[in-house]
Amino acid sequence: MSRKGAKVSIRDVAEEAQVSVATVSNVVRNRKNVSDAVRARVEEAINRLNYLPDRAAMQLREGRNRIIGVLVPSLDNPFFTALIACLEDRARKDGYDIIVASAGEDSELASSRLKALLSWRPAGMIVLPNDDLFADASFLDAAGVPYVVIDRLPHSCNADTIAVDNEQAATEAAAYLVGLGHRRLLVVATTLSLANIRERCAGITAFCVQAGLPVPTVLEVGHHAEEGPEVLTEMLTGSEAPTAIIALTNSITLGALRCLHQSGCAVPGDVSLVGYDDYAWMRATHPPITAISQPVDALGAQAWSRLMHRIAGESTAPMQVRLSCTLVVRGSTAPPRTGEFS
Amino acid sequence: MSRKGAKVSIRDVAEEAQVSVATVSNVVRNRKNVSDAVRARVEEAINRLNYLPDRAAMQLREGRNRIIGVLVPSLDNPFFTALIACLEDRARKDGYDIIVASAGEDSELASSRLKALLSWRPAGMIVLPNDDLFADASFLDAAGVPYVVIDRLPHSCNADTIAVDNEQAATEAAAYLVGLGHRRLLVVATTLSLANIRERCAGITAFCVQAGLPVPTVLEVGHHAEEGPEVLTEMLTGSEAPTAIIALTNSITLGALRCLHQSGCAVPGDVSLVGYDDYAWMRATHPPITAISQPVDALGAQAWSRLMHRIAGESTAPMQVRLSCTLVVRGSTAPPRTGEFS
DNA sequence: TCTTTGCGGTTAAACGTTTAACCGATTGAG
DNA sequence: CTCAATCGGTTAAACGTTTAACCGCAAAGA
Repeated sequence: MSRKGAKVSIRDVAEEAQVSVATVSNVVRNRKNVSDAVRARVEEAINRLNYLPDRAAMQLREGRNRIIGVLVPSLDNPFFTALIACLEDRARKDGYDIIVASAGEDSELASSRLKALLSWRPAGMIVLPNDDLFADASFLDAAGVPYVVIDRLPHSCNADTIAVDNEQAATEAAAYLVGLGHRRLLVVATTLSLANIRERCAGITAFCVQAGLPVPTVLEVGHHAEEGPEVLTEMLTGSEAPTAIIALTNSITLGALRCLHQSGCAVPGDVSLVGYDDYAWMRATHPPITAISQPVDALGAQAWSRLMHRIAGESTAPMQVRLSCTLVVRGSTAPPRTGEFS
Repeated sequence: MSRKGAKVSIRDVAEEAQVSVATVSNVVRNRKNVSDAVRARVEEAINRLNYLPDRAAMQLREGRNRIIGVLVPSLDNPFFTALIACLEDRARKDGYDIIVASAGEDSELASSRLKALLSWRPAGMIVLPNDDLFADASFLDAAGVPYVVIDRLPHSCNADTIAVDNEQAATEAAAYLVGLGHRRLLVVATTLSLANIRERCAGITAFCVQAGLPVPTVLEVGHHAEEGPEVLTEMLTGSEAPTAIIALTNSITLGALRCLHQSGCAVPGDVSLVGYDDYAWMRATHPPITAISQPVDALGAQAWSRLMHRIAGESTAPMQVRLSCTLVVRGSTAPPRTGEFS
């Protein structure tokens, strides 16, 4: 056992094993033929000293190594953390380490976090921008780091992107509700300044227009709506209360559910609810929540493999991938109570 | 704008600004007096070239720098991710970066992840061991890296620890239920091989014994119980069905709730439920869940500040901190239906 | 006028690796 | 017997920083 606090380097191992540092390096990276006797001596020394190679030194020497930077808006949202869990798993299997930074909703902070990640000289980056501009893309381009953008696609983007087919998903939900007989839909969103949210709205609106129905009201309640926004409660108790709600986000789903209970609306008796994302708790409520399930694992897996290809040197044109969501029907949706077909 | 892919080093900046590398270093770290003219020239060059200092090189030079390694059992559990979110926030404020690794439930993997973290030469580590042995503690000691252990305390530990007062929390929950009139309690746990879970059980058992009640049954259902374990469903429909359930984990709370709904038990009509941890979804269910709320932020904050003190050189004896939980009473608990007092 | 001090900048060593180049000794082919 | 090739190992340079030591020069104190 080495003495406490001693940072042991390859040099110490070399000395202990009576060989040169190059030989130690060769045995740990097994690059050249090393005689069994010497190899044994070196490994012995490594174990005795608890030697661990220094990643910073490796990285410095090799120019760029097996780090992937991951930038997400927040670590409080299960959608993001599920994605990270997926990426971390892939990374480990491919021998990479990921470094995660959360950017919050402040684009100033996002920039600084991005630079912090870049200063690790990562082999690649996976980014979930927190706005549609993603002005920092130019920074990534300039740095020459391969990257792929997930979920929130910038306006103009010449990078690989992996996202969900928001329009399809939302359309499917709307079609299902209308098929049940609902006419007064309410859409609850975080903010329309995000393209993916706009796409979801667009899908619903387009469907309604096509079906000859009035375009549904869209309520913007911001990012912190878990507690159930008052404006939604008011709307539920009004005379023109909707018979069905589509929540466009997991936090909104939570908030909407809360409002429904607070205002005494029965689900699905008085109002049907379709949630976004599909988490364990949605299966545990009573009734369980009908939800638009995003393929989180597939999202992560595709992003990862795309990035690996780029790192390997693939230089084809950027790819824009869209994955489709599935509507999981559960107990929170039913035909509207009275036969009030318009 | 620099040409694509060019990794620009301090040397390039020096050349561009017609100064020595030392001067560039001095201006970015502003250590010595640099004339305004030169400073401007250098900053100009930095911006023109998009220069970012190389962390690996810094780290190598400085021996050990501002990285904290964080090791958690999983990234799928909101308790862990909430903790990470909290730590990341502190880290950013104190100018540190955190590197997160998840160890799974395999202690083999945990070891290898720990070593991977250590090879970054972090200034400190925050560890949530995935078993009570935490055999790798010796490795950390040998490496001389300050560390603090959160939540799952090893059997014998001469390190700083921050945990929750599991016994107090569980006792409080049991007392509350017994106070409501419940006599047949059921405790649902992941596994008794974890000390914190055992402590929770112990609290409940001790209280019941003291109150002259039979010791409650304890059900072990493993870590993946979100879907609602069959054995629990059976127990709920039996003749000796409990009138109240204490779930010792957030995932168990989910699983228990699911079982209750599946077997048609009304909550709290037929059975009362006390959950563990306090997440947004528990406030959105109908009824909202009475829960033992762990002070996640305080846990993270204390761990962080403890670690900072150690890094700063504090060499007092290791501290064992226990934080208390609070029972948040909501709608999922009520007196038992019939007046069946033993 | 001579010495000191401080300012503004440069030089060079060091951090822990990897790896191309090298080298002596043994082996095998011709 | 000679030359080449292979084997098993070493030497030294390089990666991008930081920082102690140094240096020329101008201002100030004696």
